[in-house]
Amino acid sequence: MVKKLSERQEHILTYIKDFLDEHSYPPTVRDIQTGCNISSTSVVDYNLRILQRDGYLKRETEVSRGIELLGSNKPKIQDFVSVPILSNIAAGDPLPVTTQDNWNHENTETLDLPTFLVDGKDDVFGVRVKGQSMIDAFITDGDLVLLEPTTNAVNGEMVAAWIQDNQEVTLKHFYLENGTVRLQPANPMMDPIYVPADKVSVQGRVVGVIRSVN
Amino acid sequence: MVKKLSERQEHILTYIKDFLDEHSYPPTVRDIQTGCNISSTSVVDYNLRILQRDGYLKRETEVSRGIELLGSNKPKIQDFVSVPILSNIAAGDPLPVTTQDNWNHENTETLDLPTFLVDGKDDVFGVRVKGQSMIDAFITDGDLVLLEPTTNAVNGEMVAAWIQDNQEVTLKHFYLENGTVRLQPANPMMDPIYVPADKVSVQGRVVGVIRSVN
DNA sequence: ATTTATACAGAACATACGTGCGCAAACCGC
DNA sequence: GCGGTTTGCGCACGTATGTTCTGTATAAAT
Repeated sequence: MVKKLSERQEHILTYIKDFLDEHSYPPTVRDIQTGCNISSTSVVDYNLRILQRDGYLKRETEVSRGIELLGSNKPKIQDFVSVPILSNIAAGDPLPVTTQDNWNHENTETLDLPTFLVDGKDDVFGVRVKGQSMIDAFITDGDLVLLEPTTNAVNGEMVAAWIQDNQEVTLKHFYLENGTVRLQPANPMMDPIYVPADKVSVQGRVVGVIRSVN
Repeated sequence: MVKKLSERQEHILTYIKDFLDEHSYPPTVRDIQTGCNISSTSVVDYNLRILQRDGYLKRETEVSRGIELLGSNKPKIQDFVSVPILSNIAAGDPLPVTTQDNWNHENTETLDLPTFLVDGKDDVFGVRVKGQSMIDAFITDGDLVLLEPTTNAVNGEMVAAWIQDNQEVTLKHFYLENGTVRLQPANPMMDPIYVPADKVSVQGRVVGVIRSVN
């Protein structure tokens, strides 16, 4: 039972949406009336009832501006997390240490992400993968890698590790085996890297990857 | 000049915030009155004026519910896009065709994603990668793959392709070469699959990948 | 031809809701 | 104490705003 909306109903719907973008409260019946060139409030009410019946919005009776958009029209007022994005990381540099305290809210580029990507982690930040050195089997050029700052990785976790001798950051699975760190590519075809523990520093734990094609 | 808010003003502010979380419209003066155990509407008005003067909110005079929170209290209204998530895809089934029209707003699981992942694409939907058949070099078990429905892929694009003879959906780069489709794994170690064009149907173009570790 | 459903118009009604006024209690420096 | 400001109270007024009733027009259904 997919009802097609009349032109007027579409108009009303987009009007409400636009109104909510400009103000922070819903429009009144009369706002909609003048905004959509409707000659009577009862017509607005009539169409609002239809929109409500078909699940496009919800109305609170007897309440002024008691309109709530539903479904795809619903404005998402929701918990998401702004994470700083470190860009322009030179290929051979360690990641600059970034925490809540020292990242500049004004100058740093940020991205708002759904909470589920960050849940339970602290100070998550993003790094845009550039060039080949950071690429692993399931991470490729252009990916946005989400990292949780840490210096102590648990064996098996994928981490961003700064390898002093190579002067580079790499993304690998981390294993500390009596004094030596084994950095294991996820790609089984690639050989692991062995580094003395004091020549490698863990900079973050990979908590997510986001790739946008095009 | 940081004015310290009175206990009552704090209470009002948090009440408005909570109210906005539950409803999709701001509270009235009287809502605040009862919600904060205040005995008179004028007291609410008095404190609202102070909160407005100190920049915590904005009021539209003569407008019911004309309250807008500002600053850190401001609810971030972000344009997120709800995409339906197809779960429980049996390993050997084609993806069910899902469009704006036929996906059930009530029953389908959705995920709210930042717009940049979906910009310019239509009817994007997500598929949770399960098992091995869909895995490619840069996509692994558990990833959420974002697809734009299409049946006509451009050479080189990564697509979800239904291979009739194998009865499975696979994610590969698509190349149509005089009557034969070459499905090329991103992993150069893996061999391409050649399929007659009439035995393969493109179901969607990969527009993004999201991986959440843990 | 009659009925039924949809869509709109105009106006009146009822209440939801912001605002203003007078006054009291509490607080504050002197 | 005393004046002043801040904060709170109760109430009433008036507008803002949802609701409803009556009526019309059109098209499809019977």
